[in-house]
Amino acid sequence: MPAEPTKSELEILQVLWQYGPSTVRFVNDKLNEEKRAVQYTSTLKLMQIMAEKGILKRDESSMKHVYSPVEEEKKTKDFLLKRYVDSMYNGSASNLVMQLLGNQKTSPQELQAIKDFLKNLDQP
Amino acid sequence: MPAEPTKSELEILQVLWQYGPSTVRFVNDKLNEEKRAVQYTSTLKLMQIMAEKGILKRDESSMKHVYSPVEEEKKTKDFLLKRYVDSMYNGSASNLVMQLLGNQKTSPQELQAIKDFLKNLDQP
DNA sequence: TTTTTCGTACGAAAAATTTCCTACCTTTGA
DNA sequence: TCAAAGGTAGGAAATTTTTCGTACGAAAAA
Repeated sequence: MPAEPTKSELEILQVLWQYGPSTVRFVNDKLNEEKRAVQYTSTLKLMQIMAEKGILKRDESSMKHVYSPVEEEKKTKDFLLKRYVDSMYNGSASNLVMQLLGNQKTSPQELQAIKDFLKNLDQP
Repeated sequence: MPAEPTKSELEILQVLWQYGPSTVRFVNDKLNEEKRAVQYTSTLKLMQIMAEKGILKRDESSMKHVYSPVEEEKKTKDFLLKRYVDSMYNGSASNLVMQLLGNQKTSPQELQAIKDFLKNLDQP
């Protein structure tokens, strides 16, 4: 099992999840556009480290290495979410949901989507 | 607004949330019981730092200082959960819920609790 | 061909976080 | 009374995470 990602590593994973396998240059550009200013070699180094750790794999056949996550998005997110629920809500999914929806801030569309989803859970 | 807690700081907050205002000794014992081995002075130092940062306040009237969170549990958890949803699920609560319940691992009781909660949202 | 641009590798520095050593004070109990 | 136990403070060390400078090779452009 690969090591758990740090904060910065998670940002990189998110770019790869959203756009698919990418070069360092591409990821770095997206980070700078969407998140924050960061030097090219910083991103490079981080992605190299992630590859060493087994979080990313890379295709070196071309000069521009192409990186992609080793684990699929769903699996990693499952893992992280489980840890989050365990540590913050004693492992209770319903506690998290109540906190999440307890604020007025959830839109009716979101709520409806959740209800529909629950119905489908019963009659698949 | 207080700074956002680090991982270790979160562990300490969780003890304080669960047991209420506590001394360093008490928190340290709980950490060792429930989480991991950690030296007394490490916990002390961390809680001192958290007090400096404004995450904790402390009552120094007795020799054994008593620490408690500055913000209430709900507010902090709301804040952290929002950040989690924003960064991991593009701000979509329903996406998170689907991921959360998409696994078979949620018990029927949990599911029922969530459904009941949703009903009450409509007719309060 | 020569220069400029763009890529990786590597190491070190910087920053953030965590841990613990030492000093010293107060309280407790022998 | 005085040693032992338990408390805080503070600084420094250790670790983890993040950032970047430099070197150097390949590709592209002039």
